[in-house]
Amino acid sequence: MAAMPETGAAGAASPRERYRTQVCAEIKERAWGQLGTAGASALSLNAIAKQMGMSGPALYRYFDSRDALITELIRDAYRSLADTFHAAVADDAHASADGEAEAEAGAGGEAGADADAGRRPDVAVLAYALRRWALADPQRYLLIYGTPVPGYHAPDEVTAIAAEIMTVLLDACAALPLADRPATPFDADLAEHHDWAGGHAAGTPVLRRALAFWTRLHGVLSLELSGHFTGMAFDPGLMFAAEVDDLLAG
Amino acid sequence: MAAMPETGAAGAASPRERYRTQVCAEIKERAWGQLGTAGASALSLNAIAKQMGMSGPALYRYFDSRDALITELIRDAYRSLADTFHAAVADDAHASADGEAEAEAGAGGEAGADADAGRRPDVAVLAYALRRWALADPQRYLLIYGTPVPGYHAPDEVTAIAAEIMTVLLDACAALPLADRPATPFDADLAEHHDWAGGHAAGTPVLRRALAFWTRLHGVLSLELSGHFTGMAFDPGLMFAAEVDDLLAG
DNA sequence: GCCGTTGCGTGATAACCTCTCACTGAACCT
DNA sequence: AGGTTCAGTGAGAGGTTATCACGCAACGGC
Repeated sequence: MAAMPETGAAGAASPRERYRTQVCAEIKERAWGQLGTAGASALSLNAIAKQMGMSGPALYRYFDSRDALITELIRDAYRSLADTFHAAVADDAHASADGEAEAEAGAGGEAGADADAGRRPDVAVLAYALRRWALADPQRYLLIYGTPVPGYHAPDEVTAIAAEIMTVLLDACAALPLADRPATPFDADLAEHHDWAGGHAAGTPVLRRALAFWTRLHGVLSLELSGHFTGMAFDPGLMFAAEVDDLLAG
Repeated sequence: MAAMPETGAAGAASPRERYRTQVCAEIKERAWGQLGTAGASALSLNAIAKQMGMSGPALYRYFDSRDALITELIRDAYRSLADTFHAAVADDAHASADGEAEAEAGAGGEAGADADAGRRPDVAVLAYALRRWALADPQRYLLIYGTPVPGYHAPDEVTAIAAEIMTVLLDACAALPLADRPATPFDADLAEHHDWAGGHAAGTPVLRRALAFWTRLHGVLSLELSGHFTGMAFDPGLMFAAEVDDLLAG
């Protein structure tokens, strides 16, 4: 039950399948609504069904369980972030090519290999894209980077998207001019355990930089989104920007 | 209902009050147990009551509601962290005084004002104390720094303890030799909005440093505790140490 | 020592929630 | 046209928070 019929993407689907996917989408849409206003723990299948004018158990035709729905929301959130990252670097490369009248037909490929030092680096583009994405829907960010249920293990499909996101970040970090900083014990440890970087041909400085980007930006964003800065009147956006600049310089 | 009878600390209490506080403590203890294994959203008053051999509604003699219990757990967690911070800097000052045979009777006061450059700075002591405290009970850390319920507003008592923690951190940062870094727009913004620092006589560099400590260490700790580093085989402790060193140098 | 007050614990109850089951009815395909 | 598939319903089990009225034991003043 509740398994999507194997229709490729949005091809020629039977009206029944189109109906099903539409109902699925509406359920998820209302779920996002509840998530944004009441948090993940307060997501109620019954309330969604009532909103849609259906009875409670009807939703179990579309999702195996409440956890299955949440898992799919998590997957969609990861997918959305990955797409945002891809689009950010692609748009950046395109805008840069436009600005310097340097038309390049191939849409794929090595966007970070050029050594144009005057342009804003991809990591900065990614950083601000991340912040925009997070502020657009705080609960969506917190759904994937917030407190997990202790026993929860993300399915492989989700970890694959997470790895994809990390790859984009690694590419962007690899395009940065590497500042030689003293090797720390952490660098040594990182040199031994870099298998997780999916065969990415990045040195440990690049790995370390990508991890620093991740943790530092998450630190600022997470505290901001969780409301821990309320009461302190400073602008979190400026703090984020300062952290990005520091990351680029260091 | 469910208001503690006004007995000062642990003074001469009537047997009834002693019983009450003991039951309260047992409830919270079992609540922490559930919290550690199932997360905050799965905390069940009914299950706690059953564990204690009582009926469900009996717990409402001690806590107004489930949210009231969680709020008190949050308060206790903040209190525990604040005490840990106080103890960390006190122990550090004491150990240092011991090591150099520099006995000082006064236990309070200005522990960070000495210009002993060779000693490990208080901020580093605080950082590692924080990590030890977080790893000892990850859910306790995530309870106060993790995903909040969207509408939740912490009571004044809790924000007061949070401010107390921030004061300890500010004191430790003020004791650091200040590295003059270029003033960013964030520094300017911080200079205008520093009221939150509770009348702390700290310049904006100190404020910025304290905030950087907070956000960066939280970034590493939060992702580690949430399990986002599983699959990557590096040692999060070394990463934390590298971040601390970077903070001290930068 | 007795008695009134206070407070703890219980069972019943209401209103939610997730989730299962048997069943109806309509749409779809052959 | 007829059989199959699937959406949706109502009933129901078992869980939760939370309120209520009630019994009962302990405590304190007289």
